[in-house]
Amino acid sequence: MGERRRRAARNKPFMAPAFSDRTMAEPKLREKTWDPKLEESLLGTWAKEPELYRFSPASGQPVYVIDTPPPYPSGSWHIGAVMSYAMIDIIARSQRMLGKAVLFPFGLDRNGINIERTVERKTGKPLHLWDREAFIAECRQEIEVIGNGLVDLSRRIGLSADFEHTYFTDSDTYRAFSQSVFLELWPKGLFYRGERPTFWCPHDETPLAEADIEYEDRPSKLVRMRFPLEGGGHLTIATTRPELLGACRAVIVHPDDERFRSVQGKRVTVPLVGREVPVVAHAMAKPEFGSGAAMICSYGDTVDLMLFRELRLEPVKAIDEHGCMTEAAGDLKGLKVEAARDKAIELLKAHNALEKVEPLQHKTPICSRCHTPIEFISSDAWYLKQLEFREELKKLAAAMDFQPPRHRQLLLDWIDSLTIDWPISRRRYYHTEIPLWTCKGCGEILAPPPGKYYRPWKDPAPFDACPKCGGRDFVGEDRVFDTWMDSSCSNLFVSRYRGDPEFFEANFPVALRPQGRDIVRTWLYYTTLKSFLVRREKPFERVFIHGMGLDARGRAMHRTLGNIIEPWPIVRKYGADAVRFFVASETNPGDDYRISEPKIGGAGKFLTKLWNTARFVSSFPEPAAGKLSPADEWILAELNRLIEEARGAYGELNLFLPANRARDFLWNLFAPHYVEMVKARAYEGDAGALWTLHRCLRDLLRLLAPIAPFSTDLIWREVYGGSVHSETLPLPRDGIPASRLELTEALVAFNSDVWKTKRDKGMSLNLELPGVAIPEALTPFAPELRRMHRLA
RNA sequence: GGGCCCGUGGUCUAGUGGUGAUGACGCGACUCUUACAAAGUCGAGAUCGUCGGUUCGAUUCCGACCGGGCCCA
Repeated sequence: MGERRRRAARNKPFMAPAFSDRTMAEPKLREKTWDPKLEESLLGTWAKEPELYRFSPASGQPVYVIDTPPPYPSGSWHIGAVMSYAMIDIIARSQRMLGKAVLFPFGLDRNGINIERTVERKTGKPLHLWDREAFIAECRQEIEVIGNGLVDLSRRIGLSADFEHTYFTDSDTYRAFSQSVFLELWPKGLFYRGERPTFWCPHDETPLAEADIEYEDRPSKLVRMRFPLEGGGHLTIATTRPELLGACRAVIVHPDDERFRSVQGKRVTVPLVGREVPVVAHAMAKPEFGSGAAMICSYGDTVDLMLFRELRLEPVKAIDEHGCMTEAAGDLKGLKVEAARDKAIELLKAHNALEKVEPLQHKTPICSRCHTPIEFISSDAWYLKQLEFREELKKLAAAMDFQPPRHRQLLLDWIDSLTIDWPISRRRYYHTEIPLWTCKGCGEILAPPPGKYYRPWKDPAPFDACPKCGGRDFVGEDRVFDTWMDSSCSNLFVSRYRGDPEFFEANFPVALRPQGRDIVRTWLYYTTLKSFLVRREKPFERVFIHGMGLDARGRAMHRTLGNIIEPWPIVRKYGADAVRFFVASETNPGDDYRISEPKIGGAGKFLTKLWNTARFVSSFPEPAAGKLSPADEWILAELNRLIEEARGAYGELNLFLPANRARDFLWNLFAPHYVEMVKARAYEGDAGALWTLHRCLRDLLRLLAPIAPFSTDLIWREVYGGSVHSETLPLPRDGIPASRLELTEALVAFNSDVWKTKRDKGMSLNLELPGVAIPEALTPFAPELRRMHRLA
């Protein structure tokens, strides 16, 4: 470094201005403001220096593996997602600068319903009408384009990830890996197949897991119907699902509800259907809802499911896999659910069984992928056992270190709320295939050995004969995995499970999982489950949960709300560093943040400030050492404090603190107070002042390098040579008396006083001001203060 | 119904058991002072959600309530 420094000094020799007795060189930074366009040329420089971020641990260097969320390409990238990757990159860079060998992989999660739906929409042809092979080819073509756009943006915002080894979850390699993990677990009896009530998306025609369901308030109709009562009269029942009358097997009322005391145990006749069903007293009935009496239909909602089990009722399948009414629905047969609902109301009216229809806002369960209201239908699916492991999973959750700690609760709550095992099979195409075959002879399910990528719907069976019956004909499983089956292997994949045992054993549990709050119940949960099943271990040492990027009013960004902010224009206008500094400085770890364009602009102003401060410092040579004045010691003491706090914060994955403390240091102490105080000495070439100016700049650049990698590196290259990204974070300097910190407040107040006095007198700042006494406490700074303010 | 988070100048935000409460954006005035006018300086602007309690003293601790957000049922 010393050599580099001397060379830099030679390149830019001192230039003594003709009219001044002061020595001053021209600044090494030419531009007067930070220009985001400079970022683009720097990207070219970085591309030529791949070793900057390459993962190549020195011997004895601690390895830090990050399980980067592989983004899910779906059209244009959400700016909130862009910002969360910026946060992850800040973590990766700061850990690197803390001396770790950081494995920061990058992948794209390209499997799944999203891309299938894109193709369906573009072609107007639903998946189940396609030839499977052709559909897959179409998806692959489509995903390629979307995925590339996403990688471009990732690079543009300065991600220091390992783009040389970008992985795709739809590659043969990854799918083979995912299948291998499944096949390893297969002999343990963790999977089973069953026909049972399942959450079902009638649009995507596939079963869903609990994690795939969201709830949304939707307008609905509360229909009051008259059920003729045994022995005369009738009972009024309220429901939002009149189309399910055919599946009604009981009516419930609350045991304490006086209105229905007399009808408990009697029978009523279901209108339109004519079936007699019992009136049962049950605490699940809500007296205040509707009429207080509710019908229980097989597969209406979770309450229905529970009661069917409890009351041992015989289920009726009223809705099929396509979302159409079955035989059991009588005249409604063949209609889609919505149409059937309207028809049922008409029929009830015609049969004089309709009392009233009123509008209602109803929390409707919907498919998280396509937002279609889900149904409960009986369907055949593969399941992975999870309920029986809940206690152990909670122990693993407790063993992981969460940042922020309170977000651990999200995972614990989710584990507690599970009610069914994980349905892992989907009736879709662009997914990882379930690698199983069935023997035609005896029905035995056969699993091939792990290792290869299997496509049972098209590949020949990898068996000669059935080990059970000797049969030679097999049927390949045509279903695929829930995409979370793939995603939940990511930590195993990046830590090279099955590929590099030595590396894996050394680096599992994986050091860090960074992810959003919104996918705790899916990605984090499923990964925890998988790692438990595979290794009986926690998946991560540490989990970083970031909040969501909201719009300026605090609402989530949705296309329907029209509050989407496109990332590219923002990055082009303000630059990646401004976006990154904004996201780091905006909120504490784990909190949601509002994305505001003026504030991103404000972050850009800070970068300009940094740039100009550096520009000033860069006009002076950097001496090897110098005698420090009390003012130098003061700013170095402040710098020490900053370094200590920032290092500690980075270590805890807190980006907010370094960003804000560094800004505060630069903007409110270093530039207005220290720089102004030592300008005169600097122009005279005072070694102590020059050394301190450069020390502060170097350390500030290093502290900010993870957050603003472009501007800091550009400055570093111009002023010091080499890249700031091959530096480590600074350490506090020994021998600086911390007692100097006690002077900060008085110094700031005094300077402000003088500026105000000059202002009040209408004086230019460079005029002499007589008669000002320097406070006792600030005596050590007296010479510098006198020259700074020209106190006579 | 349960859980979690939040409520500080126009907007966003920091922070603390103790006389004058951070900063950013915005606003006003002045200043081109040789790093920076995409700047600098100064300034206006806050009953620190409401009501109780603990305390010599609370914006900071506790409780209730009101309001906002998220998750789950």
